[in-house]
Amino acid sequence: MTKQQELITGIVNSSRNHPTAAEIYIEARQKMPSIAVGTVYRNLKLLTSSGEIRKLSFPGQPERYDRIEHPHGHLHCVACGGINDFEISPTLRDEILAHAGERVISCDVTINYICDECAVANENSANKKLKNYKRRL
Amino acid sequence: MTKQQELITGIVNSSRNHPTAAEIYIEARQKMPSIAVGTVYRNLKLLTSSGEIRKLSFPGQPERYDRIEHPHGHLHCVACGGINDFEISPTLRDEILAHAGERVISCDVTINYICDECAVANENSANKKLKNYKRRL
DNA sequence: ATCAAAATTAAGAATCATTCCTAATTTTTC
DNA sequence: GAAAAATTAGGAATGATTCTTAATTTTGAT
Repeated sequence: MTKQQELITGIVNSSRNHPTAAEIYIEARQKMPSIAVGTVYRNLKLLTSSGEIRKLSFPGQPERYDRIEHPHGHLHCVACGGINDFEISPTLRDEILAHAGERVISCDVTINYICDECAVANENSANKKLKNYKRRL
Repeated sequence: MTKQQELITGIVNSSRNHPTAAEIYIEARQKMPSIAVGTVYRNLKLLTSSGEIRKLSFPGQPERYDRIEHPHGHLHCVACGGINDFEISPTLRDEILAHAGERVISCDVTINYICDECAVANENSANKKLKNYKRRL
Protein backbone atom coordinates (compact mmCIF):
# COMPACT_ATOMS: atom_id res chain seq x y z
CA MET A 1 0.00 0.00 0.00
CA THR A 2 1.49 3.32 -1.10
CA LYS A 3 1.47 6.51 0.95
CA GLN A 4 -1.25 7.90 -1.27
CA GLN A 5 -3.42 4.88 -0.68
CA GLU A 6 -2.92 5.03 3.07
CA LEU A 7 -3.80 8.71 3.09
CA ILE A 8 -6.97 8.22 1.06
CA THR A 9 -8.08 5.21 3.09
CA GLY A 10 -7.54 7.18 6.28
CA ILE A 11 -9.57 10.12 5.06
CA VAL A 12 -12.54 7.97 4.09
CA ASN A 13 -12.43 5.91 7.28
CA SER A 14 -12.21 8.91 9.56
CA SER A 15 -14.96 10.85 7.84
CA ARG A 16 -18.60 10.57 8.74
CA ASN A 17 -19.82 12.75 5.88
CA HIS A 18 -19.81 10.35 2.92
CA PRO A 19 -17.30 12.59 1.09
CA THR A 20 -17.07 12.94 -2.67
CA ALA A 21 -13.83 12.40 -4.58
CA ALA A 22 -13.39 16.16 -4.85
CA GLU A 23 -13.77 16.57 -1.09
CA ILE A 24 -11.32 13.76 -0.45
CA TYR A 25 -8.87 15.36 -2.86
CA ILE A 26 -9.04 18.69 -1.04
CA GLU A 27 -8.44 17.02 2.30
CA ALA A 28 -5.63 14.86 0.90
CA ARG A 29 -3.78 17.90 -0.38
CA GLN A 30 -3.51 19.26 3.15
CA LYS A 31 -1.26 16.34 4.06
CA MET A 32 0.28 15.77 0.62
CA PRO A 33 0.16 18.88 -1.54
CA SER A 34 1.58 17.14 -4.61
CA ILE A 35 -1.12 14.48 -4.86
CA ALA A 36 -3.00 14.46 -8.17
CA VAL A 37 -6.73 14.26 -8.74
CA GLY A 38 -6.30 11.21 -10.94
CA THR A 39 -4.49 9.42 -8.14
CA VAL A 40 -7.41 10.01 -5.81
CA TYR A 41 -9.90 8.64 -8.33
CA ARG A 42 -7.77 5.64 -9.22
CA ASN A 43 -7.19 4.65 -5.61
CA LEU A 44 -10.81 5.18 -4.64
CA LYS A 45 -11.70 2.75 -7.38
CA LEU A 46 -9.10 0.23 -6.24
CA LEU A 47 -10.15 0.51 -2.61
CA THR A 48 -13.78 0.11 -3.57
CA SER A 49 -13.35 -3.04 -5.61
CA SER A 50 -11.09 -4.60 -3.00
CA GLY A 51 -13.79 -3.93 -0.41
CA GLU A 52 -11.82 -1.54 1.84
CA ILE A 53 -14.39 1.20 1.39
CA ARG A 54 -17.80 1.54 -0.18
CA LYS A 55 -19.10 3.70 -2.99
CA LEU A 56 -22.54 5.32 -2.83
CA SER A 57 -24.60 6.81 -5.65
CA PHE A 58 -27.37 9.34 -5.30
CA PRO A 59 -29.19 11.03 -8.20
CA GLY A 60 -27.73 14.28 -9.42
CA GLN A 61 -24.64 14.13 -7.21
CA PRO A 62 -21.05 13.00 -7.73
CA GLU A 63 -20.30 9.60 -6.23
CA ARG A 64 -19.71 9.43 -2.51
CA TYR A 65 -17.49 7.14 -0.47
CA ASP A 66 -18.28 5.51 2.83
CA ARG A 67 -16.36 3.46 5.34
CA ILE A 68 -17.35 -0.13 6.02
CA GLU A 69 -18.99 -0.46 9.41
CA HIS A 70 -21.98 -2.00 11.14
CA PRO A 71 -24.86 -2.24 8.67
CA HIS A 72 -26.64 1.04 8.12
CA GLY A 73 -28.87 2.67 5.58
CA HIS A 74 -28.94 6.21 4.21
CA LEU A 75 -31.47 8.97 4.53
CA HIS A 76 -31.25 11.09 1.40
CA CYS A 77 -32.89 14.51 1.37
CA VAL A 78 -34.16 15.12 -2.16
CA ALA A 79 -34.26 18.85 -1.56
CA CYS A 80 -30.72 19.61 -0.37
CA GLY A 81 -28.99 16.34 -1.30
CA GLY A 82 -27.79 15.78 2.26
CA ILE A 83 -27.06 12.23 3.45
CA ASN A 84 -27.55 10.90 6.96
CA ASP A 85 -27.17 7.40 8.34
CA PHE A 86 -29.75 5.25 10.04
CA GLU A 87 -29.26 1.96 11.83
CA ILE A 88 -30.40 -1.28 10.26
CA SER A 89 -30.85 -4.26 12.53
CA PRO A 90 -29.00 -7.43 11.49
CA THR A 91 -32.39 -9.11 11.29
CA LEU A 92 -33.75 -6.61 8.81
CA ARG A 93 -30.58 -6.75 6.76
CA ASP A 94 -30.78 -10.53 6.59
CA GLU A 95 -34.40 -10.33 5.49
CA ILE A 96 -33.35 -8.07 2.65
CA LEU A 97 -30.40 -10.22 1.67
CA ALA A 98 -32.57 -13.33 1.61
CA HIS A 99 -33.87 -12.02 -1.72
CA ALA A 100 -30.61 -12.74 -3.49
CA GLY A 101 -28.82 -16.04 -3.87
CA GLU A 102 -25.17 -16.61 -3.11
CA ARG A 103 -22.53 -14.25 -4.58
CA VAL A 104 -24.01 -11.29 -2.71
CA ILE A 105 -21.46 -8.55 -2.07
CA SER A 106 -23.36 -5.89 -0.18
CA CYS A 107 -26.69 -4.13 0.05
CA ASP A 108 -27.64 -0.47 0.02
CA VAL A 109 -30.84 0.87 1.54
CA THR A 110 -31.80 4.47 0.86
CA ILE A 111 -34.83 6.34 2.13
CA ASN A 112 -35.59 9.49 0.14
CA TYR A 113 -37.23 12.20 2.20
CA ILE A 114 -37.29 15.89 3.05
CA CYS A 115 -34.98 16.63 5.94
CA ASP A 116 -35.99 18.82 8.89
CA GLU A 117 -33.95 21.81 7.77
CA CYS A 118 -35.45 21.81 4.28
CA ALA A 119 -38.95 21.36 5.65
CA VAL A 120 -38.55 24.36 7.95
CA ALA A 121 -36.92 26.46 5.25
CA ASN A 122 -39.78 25.66 2.92
CA GLU A 123 -42.38 26.40 5.54
CA ASN A 124 -41.02 29.93 5.79
CA SER A 125 -40.53 30.53 2.11
CA ALA A 126 -43.01 32.08 -0.25
CA ASN A 127 -42.94 29.74 -3.23
CA LYS A 128 -43.32 26.38 -1.50
CA LYS A 129 -41.48 24.40 -4.09
CA LEU A 130 -41.38 21.28 -1.99
CA LYS A 131 -44.99 20.66 -2.88
CA ASN A 132 -43.70 19.24 -6.12
CA TYR A 133 -42.26 16.15 -4.48
CA LYS A 134 -45.07 13.64 -4.60
CA ARG A 135 -44.95 10.77 -2.17
CA ARG A 136 -44.43 7.50 -4.04
CA LEU A 137 -43.69 4.60 -1.77
CA MET B 1 -48.58 17.42 -21.31
CA THR B 2 -46.73 17.88 -24.61
CA LYS B 3 -46.25 15.19 -27.24
CA GLN B 4 -42.62 14.86 -26.18
CA GLN B 5 -43.61 14.33 -22.57
CA GLU B 6 -46.19 11.70 -23.52
CA LEU B 7 -43.66 9.91 -25.66
CA ILE B 8 -41.00 9.87 -22.94
CA THR B 9 -43.44 8.79 -20.25
CA GLY B 10 -44.66 5.99 -22.48
CA ILE B 11 -41.15 4.74 -23.17
CA VAL B 12 -40.24 4.60 -19.49
CA ASN B 13 -43.51 2.99 -18.46
CA SER B 14 -43.39 0.33 -21.14
CA SER B 15 -39.75 -0.56 -20.56
CA ARG B 16 -38.65 -3.15 -18.09
CA ASN B 17 -34.93 -2.46 -18.53
CA HIS B 18 -34.39 0.62 -16.35
CA PRO B 19 -33.26 2.60 -19.40
CA THR B 20 -30.75 5.45 -19.32
CA ALA B 21 -31.50 8.88 -20.79
CA ALA B 22 -29.40 7.97 -23.83
CA GLU B 23 -31.40 4.78 -24.40
CA ILE B 24 -34.67 6.66 -24.00
CA TYR B 25 -33.47 9.26 -26.48
CA ILE B 26 -32.65 6.60 -29.06
CA GLU B 27 -36.05 5.01 -28.67
CA ALA B 28 -37.80 8.37 -28.73
CA ARG B 29 -36.17 9.28 -32.04
CA GLN B 30 -37.82 6.28 -33.70
CA LYS B 31 -41.21 7.87 -33.14
CA MET B 32 -40.14 11.50 -33.27
CA PRO B 33 -36.88 11.97 -35.21
CA SER B 34 -36.64 15.69 -34.45
CA ILE B 35 -36.64 15.34 -30.66
CA ALA B 36 -33.57 16.83 -28.96
CA VAL B 37 -31.40 15.27 -26.29
CA GLY B 38 -31.95 18.24 -24.01
CA THR B 39 -35.70 17.76 -24.26
CA VAL B 40 -35.37 14.19 -23.08
CA TYR B 41 -33.25 15.19 -20.10
CA ARG B 42 -35.47 18.10 -19.15
CA ASN B 43 -38.65 16.06 -19.27
CA LEU B 44 -37.12 13.15 -17.40
CA LYS B 45 -36.26 15.58 -14.65
CA LEU B 46 -39.76 17.06 -14.63
CA LEU B 47 -41.40 13.64 -14.63
CA THR B 48 -39.13 12.50 -11.82
CA SER B 49 -39.82 15.39 -9.51
CA SER B 50 -43.55 15.21 -10.15
CA GLY B 51 -43.43 11.54 -9.22
CA GLU B 52 -44.54 10.08 -12.58
CA ILE B 53 -41.38 8.02 -12.88
CA ARG B 54 -38.44 7.21 -10.69
CA LYS B 55 -34.72 7.84 -11.09
CA LEU B 56 -32.14 5.23 -10.07
CA SER B 57 -28.42 5.69 -9.46
CA PHE B 58 -25.79 2.98 -9.60
CA PRO B 59 -22.04 3.55 -9.28
CA GLY B 60 -20.17 4.14 -12.50
CA GLN B 61 -23.27 4.24 -14.66
CA PRO B 62 -25.41 7.02 -16.09
CA GLU B 63 -28.68 7.52 -14.26
CA ARG B 64 -31.49 5.11 -15.02
CA TYR B 65 -35.24 5.60 -15.03
CA ASP B 66 -37.87 3.25 -13.73
CA ARG B 67 -41.65 3.16 -13.77
CA ILE B 68 -43.59 3.37 -10.56
CA GLU B 69 -45.11 0.02 -9.68
CA HIS B 70 -45.57 -2.38 -6.80
CA PRO B 71 -42.62 -2.05 -4.42
CA HIS B 72 -39.49 -3.78 -5.63
CA GLY B 73 -35.77 -3.70 -5.07
CA HIS B 74 -32.88 -3.94 -7.50
CA LEU B 75 -30.22 -6.56 -7.97
CA HIS B 76 -27.13 -4.83 -9.29
CA CYS B 77 -24.35 -6.93 -10.79
CA VAL B 78 -21.08 -5.20 -9.96
CA ALA B 79 -19.31 -7.02 -12.79
CA CYS B 80 -21.48 -6.19 -15.80
CA GLY B 81 -23.60 -3.39 -14.33
CA GLY B 82 -26.85 -5.19 -15.17
CA ILE B 83 -29.97 -4.45 -13.13
CA ASN B 84 -32.74 -6.88 -12.27
CA ASP B 85 -35.79 -6.49 -10.08
CA PHE B 86 -36.76 -8.44 -7.01
CA GLU B 87 -40.03 -8.36 -5.12
CA ILE B 88 -40.22 -6.68 -1.75
CA SER B 89 -43.14 -7.58 0.47
CA PRO B 90 -45.19 -4.64 1.79
CA THR B 91 -44.27 -5.81 5.27
CA LEU B 92 -40.54 -5.58 4.61
CA ARG B 93 -40.92 -2.22 2.93
CA ASP B 94 -42.83 -0.89 5.91
CA GLU B 95 -40.15 -2.16 8.26
CA ILE B 96 -37.58 -0.22 6.27
CA LEU B 97 -39.68 2.92 6.09
CA ALA B 98 -40.24 2.82 9.84
CA HIS B 99 -36.69 4.15 10.13
CA ALA B 100 -37.64 7.57 8.80
CA GLY B 101 -40.18 10.01 10.17
CA GLU B 102 -42.86 11.68 8.13
CA ARG B 103 -41.94 13.42 4.85
CA VAL B 104 -40.75 10.15 3.33
CA ILE B 105 -40.94 10.14 -0.45
CA SER B 106 -39.69 6.72 -1.47
CA CYS B 107 -37.13 4.08 -0.65
CA ASP B 108 -34.56 2.27 -2.77
CA VAL B 109 -33.14 -1.11 -1.89
CA THR B 110 -30.19 -2.41 -3.89
CA ILE B 111 -28.41 -5.73 -3.50
CA ASN B 112 -24.97 -5.76 -5.11
CA TYR B 113 -23.94 -9.18 -6.35
CA ILE B 114 -22.41 -11.14 -9.21
CA CYS B 115 -25.06 -12.26 -11.66
CA ASP B 116 -25.21 -15.81 -13.03
CA GLU B 117 -23.86 -14.87 -16.45
CA CYS B 118 -20.82 -13.10 -15.01
CA ALA B 119 -20.16 -15.93 -12.58
CA VAL B 120 -20.19 -18.50 -15.39
CA ALA B 121 -18.09 -16.31 -17.67
CA ASN B 122 -15.55 -15.89 -14.91
CA GLU B 123 -15.51 -19.60 -14.14
CA ASN B 124 -14.39 -20.27 -17.70
CA SER B 125 -11.91 -17.43 -17.96
CA ALA B 126 -8.24 -17.56 -17.18
CA ASN B 127 -7.66 -14.47 -15.10
CA LYS B 128 -10.49 -14.81 -12.56
CA LYS B 129 -10.83 -11.17 -11.89
CA LEU B 130 -14.02 -11.59 -9.89
CA LYS B 131 -11.93 -12.79 -6.98
CA ASN B 132 -11.28 -9.12 -6.32
CA TYR B 133 -14.81 -8.47 -5.17
CA LYS B 134 -14.71 -9.04 -1.47
CA ARG B 135 -17.97 -9.75 0.28
CA ARG B 136 -18.85 -6.89 2.64
CA LEU B 137 -22.32 -7.16 4.07
C1' DA C 1 23.54 -2.64 -1.84
C1' DT C 2 22.59 -2.51 -7.28
C1' DC C 3 20.48 -2.69 -11.39
C1' DA C 4 16.46 -3.91 -14.27
C1' DA C 5 11.59 -4.71 -14.41
C1' DA C 6 7.14 -3.60 -12.71
C1' DA C 7 3.98 -0.63 -10.57
C1' DT C 8 2.46 3.95 -9.31
C1' DT C 9 2.37 8.65 -9.75
C1' DA C 10 1.54 13.78 -11.36
C1' DA C 11 -0.17 16.51 -14.78
C1' DG C 12 -3.13 17.54 -17.93
C1' DA C 13 -5.78 16.15 -22.13
C1' DA C 14 -9.85 13.63 -23.42
C1' DT C 15 -14.37 11.65 -22.70
C1' DC C 16 -18.94 11.05 -21.10
C1' DA C 17 -23.20 12.57 -18.98
C1' DT C 18 -25.83 16.31 -18.09
C1' DT C 19 -27.20 21.13 -18.01
C1' DC C 20 -27.55 25.64 -19.94
C1' DC C 21 -28.40 29.12 -23.58
C1' DT C 22 -30.85 31.13 -27.41
C1' DA C 23 -33.70 31.70 -31.12
C1' DA C 24 -37.55 29.44 -33.22
C1' DT C 25 -41.82 27.01 -32.61
C1' DT C 26 -45.81 25.60 -30.33
C1' DT C 27 -49.45 26.21 -27.02
C1' DT C 28 -52.48 29.01 -24.28
C1' DT C 29 -55.31 32.90 -23.18
C1' DC C 30 -58.41 36.25 -24.14
C1' DG D 1 -56.81 35.26 -34.37
C1' DA D 2 -53.13 38.00 -32.08
C1' DA D 3 -50.22 38.56 -28.00
C1' DA D 4 -48.12 36.24 -24.12
C1' DA D 5 -46.31 32.18 -22.07
C1' DA D 6 -44.30 27.80 -22.32
C1' DT D 7 -41.65 24.38 -24.75
C1' DT D 8 -38.60 22.95 -28.11
C1' DA D 9 -34.25 21.91 -31.13
C1' DG D 10 -29.70 22.55 -31.55
C1' DG D 11 -25.54 23.16 -29.91
C1' DA D 12 -22.27 25.23 -26.59
C1' DA D 13 -20.78 24.85 -21.83
C1' DT D 14 -20.01 22.54 -17.53
C1' DG D 15 -18.78 18.97 -14.19
C1' DA D 16 -17.26 14.48 -13.01
C1' DT D 17 -14.41 10.91 -14.19
C1' DT D 18 -11.11 8.38 -16.98
C1' DC D 19 -7.16 8.04 -19.93
C1' DT D 20 -2.39 8.99 -21.63
C1' DT D 21 2.37 9.69 -21.03
C1' DA D 22 6.60 10.48 -19.12
C1' DA D 23 8.77 10.58 -14.69
C1' DT D 24 9.26 8.54 -10.19
C1' DT D 25 9.00 5.00 -6.87
C1' DT D 26 8.90 0.28 -5.48
C1' DT D 27 10.15 -4.53 -6.02
C1' DG D 28 12.95 -8.52 -6.72
C1' DA D 29 16.73 -11.10 -8.08
C1' DT D 30 21.42 -11.25 -7.89
